[in-house]
Amino acid sequence: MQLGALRSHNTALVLDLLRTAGPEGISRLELAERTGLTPQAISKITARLRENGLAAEAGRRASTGGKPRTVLRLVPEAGHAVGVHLDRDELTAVLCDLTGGVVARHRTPLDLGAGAETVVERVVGEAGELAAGAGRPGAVLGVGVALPGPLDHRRGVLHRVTGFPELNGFPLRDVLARRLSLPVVVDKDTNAAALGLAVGGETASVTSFAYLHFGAGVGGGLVLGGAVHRGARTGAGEFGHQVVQLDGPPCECGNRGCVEALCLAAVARGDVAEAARVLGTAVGNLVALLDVDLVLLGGRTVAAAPETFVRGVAAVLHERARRAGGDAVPVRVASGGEGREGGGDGEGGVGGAGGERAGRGEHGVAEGAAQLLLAPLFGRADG
Amino acid sequence: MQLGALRSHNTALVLDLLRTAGPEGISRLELAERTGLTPQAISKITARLRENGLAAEAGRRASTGGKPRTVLRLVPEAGHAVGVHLDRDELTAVLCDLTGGVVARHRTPLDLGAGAETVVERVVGEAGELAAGAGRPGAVLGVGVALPGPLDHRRGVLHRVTGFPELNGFPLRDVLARRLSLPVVVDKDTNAAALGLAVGGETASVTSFAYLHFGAGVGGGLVLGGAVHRGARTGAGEFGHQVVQLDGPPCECGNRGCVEALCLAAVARGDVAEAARVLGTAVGNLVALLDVDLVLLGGRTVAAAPETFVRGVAAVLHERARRAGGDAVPVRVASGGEGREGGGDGEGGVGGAGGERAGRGEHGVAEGAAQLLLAPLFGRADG
DNA sequence: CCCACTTTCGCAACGCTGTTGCCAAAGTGC
DNA sequence: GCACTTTGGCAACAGCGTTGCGAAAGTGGG
Repeated sequence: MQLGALRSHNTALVLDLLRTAGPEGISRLELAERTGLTPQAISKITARLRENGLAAEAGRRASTGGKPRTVLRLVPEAGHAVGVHLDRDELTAVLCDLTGGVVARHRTPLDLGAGAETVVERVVGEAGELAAGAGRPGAVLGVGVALPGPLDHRRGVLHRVTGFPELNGFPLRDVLARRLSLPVVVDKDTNAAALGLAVGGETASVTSFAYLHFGAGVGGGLVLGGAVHRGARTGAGEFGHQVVQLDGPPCECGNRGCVEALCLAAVARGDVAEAARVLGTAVGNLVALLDVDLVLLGGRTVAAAPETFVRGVAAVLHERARRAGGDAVPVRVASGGEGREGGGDGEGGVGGAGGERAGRGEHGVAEGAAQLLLAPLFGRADG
Repeated sequence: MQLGALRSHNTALVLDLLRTAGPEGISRLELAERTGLTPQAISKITARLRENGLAAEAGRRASTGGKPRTVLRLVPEAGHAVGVHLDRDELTAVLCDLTGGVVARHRTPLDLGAGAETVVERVVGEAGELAAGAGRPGAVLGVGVALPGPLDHRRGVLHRVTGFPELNGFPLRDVLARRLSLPVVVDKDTNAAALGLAVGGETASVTSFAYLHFGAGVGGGLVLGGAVHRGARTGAGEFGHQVVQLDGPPCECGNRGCVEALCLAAVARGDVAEAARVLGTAVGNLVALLDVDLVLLGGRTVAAAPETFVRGVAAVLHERARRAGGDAVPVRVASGGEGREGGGDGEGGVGGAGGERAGRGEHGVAEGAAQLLLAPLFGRADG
């Protein structure tokens, strides 16, 4: 590691604390305490940030007997990122500011099966339009794209978008980057959702958690040590096809007794409590294996009966924890990141409103996709 | 991060490369390439290491037309660590040098249920004796202790040593540290085994893997991103009680359908192939969830029929990978770290020989325990 | 054998990092 | 109004890796 890397590391540390502090801001001395750096170093770093327009002074605190502390805050408009969520039948694009707040949102129907060229054309159109609305062109850091199915996050190549084999092997990242002349990052939708939750306020005091999605299928995203765990081949988080019943009923994937198959079957016959119990068993396995701090549930099937799922999963975890003599890991519904919505509703709200998203149980996948570009600024690059 | 942290980071990087290179050594320029630092920086760092006696010149390579490269190597005797493995009925203690090579080994029967004070007394005796044999007293970095059952790695407090509730809550680390006047680290036995494998040659090109142990019970240790993943409460790696059969036969832990219960039952009725298949199913879940690079199997039940287990587990993984259209993760038997045994067999070989260990399927837990002290030197601290 | 050439590696000067010492600024409280 | 406390910037500093340059130690052609 070189000297310059140290500088950007510490700058990222400070930026992350500024982001976490939100609009109320944070004082220099508190930054010093939290980072372990001296107040002088913080002064230098924040002076650079203020020169670049990334930070600004925001009033002062009450005095405690001496000169009152000056409060610093992140300037949200100093940078933007576009996030695109490609779902099977829909495209959602958002423009986020530095804090992750949504400045503009657009949603349109899309047939993912219409072929790579059509999809690219649509993404280029939507992302380009949003990026153009971000003021200065240089202020857009890049475009994050989240879509279902296994893919290679590092190379940005699609592998097996579930149900759309014609997209296999398509180098989405490079094609989009060339067309948009912007940095592009692609990732699985569940990873993007998990990343969005990781930088959201909901997981503030938590360093590792699992986000489990139950919508049309069952999937998951893992955050370990503050960063999304993608594994060697970006294949981590395949939660839906965890086998919890040896030689159980066959699943579409070819295995038998997968969580997804069992849960879908239970829901189909109206037994939501049983679906929650099965899900809870798989979640219990995950918690035992990884010892995460928190479990977040999402997806529209969960959203249809949130209490049932939270209670059912928590019951399994509590029972296991009770026998093991420890405390159970908390289970919550992922709130979808609302409440941090930035201003500018009238500016670009072409498509649906935020409320509708929660109704579908899509917990800010597009916002999480934008975080693929924003998170590295705050030292949240993956391991 | 301060400036001094940068220095120790880069020093650790260099030390790790020196360790990996083994007795053949590595040249300064190669160190520069592998670390990304300039040759000058490497010269400075290695000069410090040579002053401290940690590194030494070890001949030179053939010339390629100019001055031949000087080869540097780690000086194994520059530091030692004691590793202690507390098993249910046996205590194994080793003295390891900087490279992890075993300098002395001692094994004696021990009743873990004899109470905390007795156990402490025995560990103090064995570890103290080995530490005294390491030449200069200051050359011993500390003592690592590995034992079964959940515990708090950070505080060094035992939680629920399986089968020995009288040890619950005992602050083993602090008590031992005071008695030995040495730094002490405690960890789960499976974590120690995984750490030992992580620094061994077997996983050289691999950044994340799972070690799964099938002995008297089933357990596991995870290495993600080169460091042992312990989770928030050091509870990660609980592999034995992954449920793979909903409402299956009851397990001692109180759950139903645990891997351990199913595998033990299969072995008891002589159906080792079925045990391997069940284990493979759970391993398949783990691989899907974490996308590790490698699966290593160990433990004396595996050692009794290694081919059957490797083939059985690999078959499940291959079948899943085939349907998913990817390559299967390789499965191997953990070799137990033999072959890196340092010299000095006659010096301290009071107890059993190394070969016996492999026969029991205990893959260097004591050596891994010693690595709890050694690994941080090489930048392998956990996240 | 000698000399040109290549490659390695250390010394010295440098730019940049965070740190330390000191002082001005800006409050509180008697 | 003055002593005191606390904040935060300026200047000098030690230490990091980098750059420039030259000595050391080989190879290979004449």
